[in-house]
Order: sequence, then C-alpha cells, then structure tokens
Amino acid sequence: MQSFTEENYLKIIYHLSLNNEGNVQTNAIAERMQTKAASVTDMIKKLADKQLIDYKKYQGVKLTESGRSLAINIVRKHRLWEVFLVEKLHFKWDEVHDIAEELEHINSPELIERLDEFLSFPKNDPHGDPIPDKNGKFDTATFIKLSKLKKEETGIIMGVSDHSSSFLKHLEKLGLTLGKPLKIIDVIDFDGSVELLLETKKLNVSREVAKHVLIKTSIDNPAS
Amino acid sequence: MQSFTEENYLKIIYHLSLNNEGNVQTNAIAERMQTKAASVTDMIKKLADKQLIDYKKYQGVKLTESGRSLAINIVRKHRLWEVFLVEKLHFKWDEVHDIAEELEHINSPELIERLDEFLSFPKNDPHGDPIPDKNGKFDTATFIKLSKLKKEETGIIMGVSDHSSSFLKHLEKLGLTLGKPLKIIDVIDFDGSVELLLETKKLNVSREVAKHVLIKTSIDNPAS
DNA sequence: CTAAAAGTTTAGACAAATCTAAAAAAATAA
DNA sequence: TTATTTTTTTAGATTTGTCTAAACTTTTAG
Ligand SMILES: [Mn+2]
Ligand SMILES: [Mn+2]
Ligand SMILES: [Mn+2]
Ligand SMILES: [Mn+2]
Repeated sequence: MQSFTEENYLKIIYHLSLNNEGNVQTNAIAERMQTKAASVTDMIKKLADKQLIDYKKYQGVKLTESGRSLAINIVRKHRLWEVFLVEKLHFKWDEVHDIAEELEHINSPELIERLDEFLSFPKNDPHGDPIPDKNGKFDTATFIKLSKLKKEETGIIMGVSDHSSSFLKHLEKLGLTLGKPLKIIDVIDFDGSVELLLETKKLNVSREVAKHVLIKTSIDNPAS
Repeated sequence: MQSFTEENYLKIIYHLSLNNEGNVQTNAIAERMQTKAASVTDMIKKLADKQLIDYKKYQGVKLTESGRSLAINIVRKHRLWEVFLVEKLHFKWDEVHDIAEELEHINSPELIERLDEFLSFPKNDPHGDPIPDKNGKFDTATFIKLSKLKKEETGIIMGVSDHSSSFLKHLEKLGLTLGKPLKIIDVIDFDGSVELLLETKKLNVSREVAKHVLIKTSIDNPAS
C-alpha cells in the first residue's frame, strides 16, 4: 500500500511522462508537487526501492509496469469522481478538480467498480479526458489544438488541456464547451488569435486560449 | 485544519462521551484508536493546545464546543456517505463502515451539502443512527435494547449498537432488519435469550444479539 | 574543449505521529 | 491508612516527509 504522498508522486510522474518522451526529471516533479528537488530525490529513492519506478542517479525516472498501473488507477478514480460530481451532484466543470484530488485516494476497488456502474461506465471525464477501465485500458485518441487549425477547417470541441478554474470559467462564458461544433473563419497573423463560428455565433479567441482547447477535426476521418 | 488522525481522535472522544457521563479516559481512547496510552497523551496535549478539548493531567478529557462541533461534522459526513453507499451504490449495510471511515475525512462543505440534497436529506443512516444536519442538530430519540423488552411487548427495529460486519450479516440472516415490527413471545430465564414473533415468523434470539438491537416500543407513545 | 550554468544529490535538521520502558499519580483494597 | 494495582505521563527513540545549504554531475555556451 502507498501513502497519499507516494500516490501523488506516481500520478505526477505519469502525467509528465505523457508530454515528454524519455525520463522524467527531478525538477519537473518538484515543480508539479510544489516542493523542493531535494525532497523529490528522497521520494524517488523510496519509490525505486518499491520497484514502482526505474531510477539511475542524475538520469531522471520512468514508471515500471506496476508503477504505471497504480498511476493509471489513480487517474481512473480521479476522473470517475469528477463525473460523479458533475453528473450527479451538479457541480460545474471548473469546481470538481480539487475535490477529486482528495477522493482519488480513497482505497476501495469495490467502491470504484460500483461507482463506474452507477455512472454507466463513462468513457470521458467532464474535461474530455479519457477514463481508464478497470484493466487500465482507455482511448488514446489524441486531439488537435484549436490553435493548430487553419482557415475554413471545422471540428468539434473534445477536451481542454488546462484544468484551472479561471480558464474553464472563461470557456464557459465564451460558450466553448465540450461537444460544440465550430469552424475557423480566420487566423489573425498579428496576435495568432482565431476567429471562429461557434454553432451560429461568431467570436474571436486569443491564441493563449486556443492552445488549450482540443478539437476533433471533421476532415481527417478516413474509413478505418 | 486538522489531520486525519486528529479527526479520528475527536470522533472517538465524541462517541465515548455519549456512553459515559463525565470525562473520557486516556485508556479508553487508546483502546478505540488501537494505539498506546502514551500516544494518546501526546495527541491529547495537541488537541488541548488547539482548544478542541479541555484537559487536566490525570483527569481525562472533554470536548470543547468547537471540538464537539468538528466531531459532529465528521459523524455527519460518515453517515451521509453510508447512506450514499447503500442507497445509490447498493452496498449491503455491513459493507459500508470501513469505506465511510475513509470518506468522512474528505474536506469539502459544498460536497457534503450537495450529497445531503442528492440523498434527499436523510434523517438516519443504514444502521439507524441519526444524521446531524449542517448545523449539527439531530434527533436524540434513544431507543430501548431488545434485551430489555418484556413478554407481550411489541415494537419496531430502529437501529443497532454494534456495526461489525459479522453481527450485521447475522441479523440479515435472521431477518432482523430496520423497520421490522416484532412482538416478544417470551424471555427465557436460563440464558436470557428472547423468543419473538417477527412479522409472522417465530424465532429465538440470543441475549448477546438482543443487547445490540434497538427498538422503538409501540406502547410508550403518550400524547406529547 | 573548457568554463559557466543548470540540474541533482547528499548531509544534516525538523515536525508529526508513533512506540517502549520507566516514573509518577490516582484509585482500590486490605 | 498504608500497600498494591491501575492509570497516566514522561523520556527518549523511530519513521515519514519535508527543508536548507553545500557538494556534485551534466548540459550548454563560448
Ligand atoms: Mn482533475
Ligand atoms: Mn478532469
Ligand atoms: Mn459506520
Ligand atoms: Mn452507520
């Protein structure tokens, strides 16, 4: 069994390893954990002793199979609880992350299986992120950033890559919520902002926002 | 804010103070916490520093108003989660206590208010225990032990005073579940066991079991 | 290819919660 | 009321997770 702290380290290492290939660096972990590099080194050794990560001094770390499996299970719990909070308790999508940070550490496989069933086995959380099933399998479909779309292209909003309350509230106000279809009217050279048609409404979105909105384009859908 | 451990101490002190009048003793806490008296003394000092309990050396402890209020809030959370687990996730009444022991420490007043509403503001948990409202108020109706009933008396099962899985499973098997009406046929002198009519079924219940089944008698219902 | 900068680890310390063993106080019994 | 038992507290140690400061490695720049 792992402590809450160990679980948080595993989860953060997992998330960091999705972005960059290769090993996860001490400083990157320290920043995400809001702690000091020296503390990370201490914990890294402990996790390596437990065979949850592979670690060679100065070379960063990588999850082992069992470490990865534990991390994915924490992510599964986090996202299922977020669905519960939004679908059943009617929280808004910008209010659930912090509560799920606590709930994800509740340790009862039976509870999570029943919660999954109660929620009708959701495939995605309120931010569009995929929910691993009990065997740790999940959709790996990666979506394209709104900021990468070109003039005339169309797509559907499938997720966000920033979960902060301020960002999500802003999206909500703009009407940029999951499932909405949109079409690029123009990309402004000057500041990289995007003019788009959201359903029937025309609006301008800053490049900063566009970078964190994830789109499934309607074009690349070959018969596969 | 208190640690999980501090919360558990407060809750145990609260429960112990319901049974005995006067102050709660160090050893009693140690037994319930499954720890040593020396550890209890350490924690007691800490809680006294935080003004959550009144403490004089060798005299035992008593919750202050703010300590009591915190303890009741933990009990509220515990019992609401138990209702959720039984009503929504279809756990059995003997399966929920341990999971609720973890969930009771989740810290989000908003979550608990919404959960309360989602459950339609239940008054009692799956074991018949009263659920404090958000102001800490709750029914203090105390029920009589089945073992105290006399021949011919009738009543309804309102709760249990032992929450162990083995006891609850046994009750389930006997059909002694919340809300069931019963009538005492006879009390056996020899072993103190109770013969009773449960709805239409006749059965014999040991004194040990009868001591932990709580009854609302149909008789004492004066116009008050 | 060296020197500076960036990143990482070690050494030593600290706070929280626990423990064992021993001392001290209170309760009980003779 | 004194002696014995029970209960509680203290002293000192341990474990977990953290920190600062200093040392060490690796990377980057010139
Ligand atoms: Mn989240
Ligand atoms: Mn999410
Ligand atoms: Mn319980
Ligand atoms: Mn209960």
